[in-house]
Amino acid sequence: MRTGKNGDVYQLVAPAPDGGVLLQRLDRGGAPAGTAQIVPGSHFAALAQSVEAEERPRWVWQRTTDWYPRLLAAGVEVQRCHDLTLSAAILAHSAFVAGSGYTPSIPLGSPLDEPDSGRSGWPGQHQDALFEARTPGVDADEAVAELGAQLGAVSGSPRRQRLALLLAAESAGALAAAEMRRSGVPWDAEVHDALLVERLGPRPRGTARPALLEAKAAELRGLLASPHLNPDSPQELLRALHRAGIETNSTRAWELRKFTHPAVAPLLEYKKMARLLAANGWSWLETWVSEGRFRPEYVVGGVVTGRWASRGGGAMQIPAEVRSAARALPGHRLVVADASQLEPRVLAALAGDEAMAGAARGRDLYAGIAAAGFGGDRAQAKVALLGAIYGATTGESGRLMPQLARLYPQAVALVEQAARDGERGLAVTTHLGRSTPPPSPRWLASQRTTSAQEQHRADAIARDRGRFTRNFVVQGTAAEWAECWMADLRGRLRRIRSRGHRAELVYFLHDEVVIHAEESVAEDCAAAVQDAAQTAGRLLFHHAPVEFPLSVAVVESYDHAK
DNA sequence: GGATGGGGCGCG
DNA sequence: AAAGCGCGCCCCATCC
Repeated sequence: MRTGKNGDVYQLVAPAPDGGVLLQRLDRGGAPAGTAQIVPGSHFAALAQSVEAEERPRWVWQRTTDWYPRLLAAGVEVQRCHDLTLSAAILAHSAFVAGSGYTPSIPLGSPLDEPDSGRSGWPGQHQDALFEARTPGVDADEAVAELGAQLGAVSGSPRRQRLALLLAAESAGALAAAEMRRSGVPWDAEVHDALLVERLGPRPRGTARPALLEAKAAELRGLLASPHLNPDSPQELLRALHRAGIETNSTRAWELRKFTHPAVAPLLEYKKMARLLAANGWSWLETWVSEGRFRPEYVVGGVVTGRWASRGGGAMQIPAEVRSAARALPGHRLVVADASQLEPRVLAALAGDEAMAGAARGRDLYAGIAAAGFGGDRAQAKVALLGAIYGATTGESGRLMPQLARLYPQAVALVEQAARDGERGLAVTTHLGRSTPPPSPRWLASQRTTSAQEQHRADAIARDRGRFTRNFVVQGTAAEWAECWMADLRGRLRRIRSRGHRAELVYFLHDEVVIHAEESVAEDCAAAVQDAAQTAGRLLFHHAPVEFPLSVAVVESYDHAK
């Protein structure tokens, strides 16, 4: 991706008075080189375009979400950036810079209060206004100082390479997130509407239940002999269930499935239909799909572990039921790729567990582990391993732990150590250097207990934190792998586009990406996504003998993948 | 009337 | 099939 010796030049972007934009070239140490330029907002995009084409700098800005959506709207795509806020959030807690004296000098903010939230944040009509009337951020001097502090903290770290990779990946992720929001997932509203009609009945006026849902409610009222029951009210529903002799403690689907009463099946169907209507029904379609695209907003760094969150439209919970509406345009394909059993593989690599890496050498890691020590029982192997990663102590998973520990002592020791550290209030850290935030006030308060009863409670709180830190190292490192994967893929897709073809990332979900591409380059994209996975594995773990296989499908609609 | 918390369920 | 991680978002019930 590097494009020559200018690759390490930084280009600062900061707000200037009167709605202008300040541009300042910085050397590779982050120090100003030459004089700053102040340009009117209306000239910024054109200037940025030429700087990007000539120098390919690393753009430095307080927040990618402040600037990049507007650049994209003006037709400017950039290759690389350094997002000061995302980087500060990582460095603020990272154990890899502990003792460096680094403290963020810019507001970290909550990832949830972005200036660009809401769909109105997408301009396009008034080019001149693109870079004006924005929320003022830190000024150029403050940004330069913060960049210097960050670069200093990284270069002084015993883990400087890993940290630098993490900051680069996170910043590249921010670029990809803005680009994906611009592109959106191609969404066929007619297909979606048709499946809603089939499942729920025609769209009703107002807030009435659709006919098939109402019919299901009526059936339920009959079977439970509760003529006025509103099945949407858990309290009413629970009382009605009890009256009918169904002694359940909750209205959860998996609890209800234990009972054989004739009302159970219709109730589960009702819940499924009601959920579809509420979460992905016609109002979802109206709110989140426009011009044939579903445009969610990704929140990079929105999850403590480093995973992305999303805002609006439940982008990361698109149910299987409606995925048939995600369709490639005519002459195009969706290239859907997901990393197979990413978290267990990451654990094997993290722990340097050769035995587990060996079991992971095939396509199906769980089958490999089952063959190695669970009598070929794949389901058992999976439960045991997921239990180790999530911290299960009871049930089948808990019982299988000793067996797993005998097979893979190094991998199990790693997650056990993370759990013990967390219980004691210590921080744990991912492979590239994202550390847990300090213990919660709740945990701290639990340390000051006296009575036996309070101690019991305190132990429970400690165990809660242990499960969190246990999972953090694995989930967080998996998120790093995925972000590196996507960042590298992004560069490869750009090269495919430069040959004159359409190929863009349109969706990202923890360990899965979707590319929308012209049919003629779909196979090139499939190859690119594989190559990017190899690169990600090497970037994080060098030549550790762990494979990260993908399943890749070239399809017309999302539901046809895997 | 709006804010908040819990139950529930979708995704990984 | 089920009890253990991370989320977003729906509805309802309750509080202010």
